[in-house]
Amino acid sequence: MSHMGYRCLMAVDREQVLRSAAALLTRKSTATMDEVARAAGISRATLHRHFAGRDALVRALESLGIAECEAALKAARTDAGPAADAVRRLVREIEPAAGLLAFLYTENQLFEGEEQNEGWARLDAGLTELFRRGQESGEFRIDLTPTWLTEALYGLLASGAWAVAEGRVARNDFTHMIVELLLGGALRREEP
Amino acid sequence: MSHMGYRCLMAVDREQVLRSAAALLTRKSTATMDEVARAAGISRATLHRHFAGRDALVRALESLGIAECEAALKAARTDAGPAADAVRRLVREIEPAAGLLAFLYTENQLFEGEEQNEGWARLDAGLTELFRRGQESGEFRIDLTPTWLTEALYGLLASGAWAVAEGRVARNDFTHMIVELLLGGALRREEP
DNA sequence: CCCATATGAGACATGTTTGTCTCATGCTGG
DNA sequence: CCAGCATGAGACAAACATGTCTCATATGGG
Repeated sequence: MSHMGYRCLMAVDREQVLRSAAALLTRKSTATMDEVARAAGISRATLHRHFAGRDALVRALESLGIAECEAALKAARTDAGPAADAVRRLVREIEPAAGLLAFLYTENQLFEGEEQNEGWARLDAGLTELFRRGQESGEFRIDLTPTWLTEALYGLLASGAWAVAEGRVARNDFTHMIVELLLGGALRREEP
Repeated sequence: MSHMGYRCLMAVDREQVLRSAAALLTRKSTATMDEVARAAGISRATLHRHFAGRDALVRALESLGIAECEAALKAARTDAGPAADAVRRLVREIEPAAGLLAFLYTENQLFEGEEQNEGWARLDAGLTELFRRGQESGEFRIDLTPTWLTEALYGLLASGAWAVAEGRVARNDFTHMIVELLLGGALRREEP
């Protein structure tokens, strides 16, 4: 049974390693492979047995982040009900992945010419569609393009994740701060 | 006149080198000293004669970014008139430095334990004060803390700079997109 | 014209990270 | 109990960025 033996013998889960790597790289994006390994409680050798190299690790994290975002997108049922409520659900669902997303968001600035993971395009499309739908239904203003709203949501998620990490914003306020700013803005509503 | 001779002989301005370094590092934050030098049209040796090392270069860029932001803060006269208008003026003034700010914003995630440039604290204080003033005057809502609004402004400036750099947002729309989202949010205003 | 000086090119040593390898160990299933 | 396999520890070379050095060159001022 050598073909499936590793399933039982592997002390550390690949998924678990990925999680701790995400947690570490979110805080320190330049962490060494050795640091990543130690953070996962394994040796550098074992880390290399799971991921061919740093590049492969980052790619795996990218896939993980995309998968979590797509899961959040699906769980939020962004095609149902008022777009504003959909945005609220989406941010709430995506919150656990915000740190990882922040890491990937800055890491992507790196991938200049290289091929991007197609998942980002799918995500962008999903988010853009949500904002476009909100515009068509008359909920969202039309002078802010869906593309910009998508980009701004990424930026706010990253800002929020960092602000929480540094203690400048309470973790419990994360969703509220982001959603309220994104949807309502800083200006006080007229209350006639 | 050896004490001032370099002023005339220096072919490249330290300021000019800093500018091109900012432009390059904004696009590729991991650029090599050699790449920075070539981008500035000088050799690595000369670059080292201007800045003792990479660290010194980043610190110089940090000082430049802070100086530009403080100049923008001052030019925008954020203590005068309606806070909303002050924010508009501020973003307009700060726009040219947005790319550099985006670079420094992510670079700062790196400076974990090390001492931060005190300029950031001054900037934060200035921005926070602006938002606080807006809350006191009744213009801004009070459920979004000035600290978070400040953080969100940084994030939106970075997002905007990247979106413009990648062609997802027109450069001319930069200020409008950021200000309108930050102040008004995505929701359409009631127009009774 | 001549000298000073900034510059460019490149060599060199260094430290760091990475990728690969070997070997001993410990645990698990049969 | 034993064989197999994943793991940890560490050695090792290679790649890379960096910092420092020397030397030749050209350019501008006196």
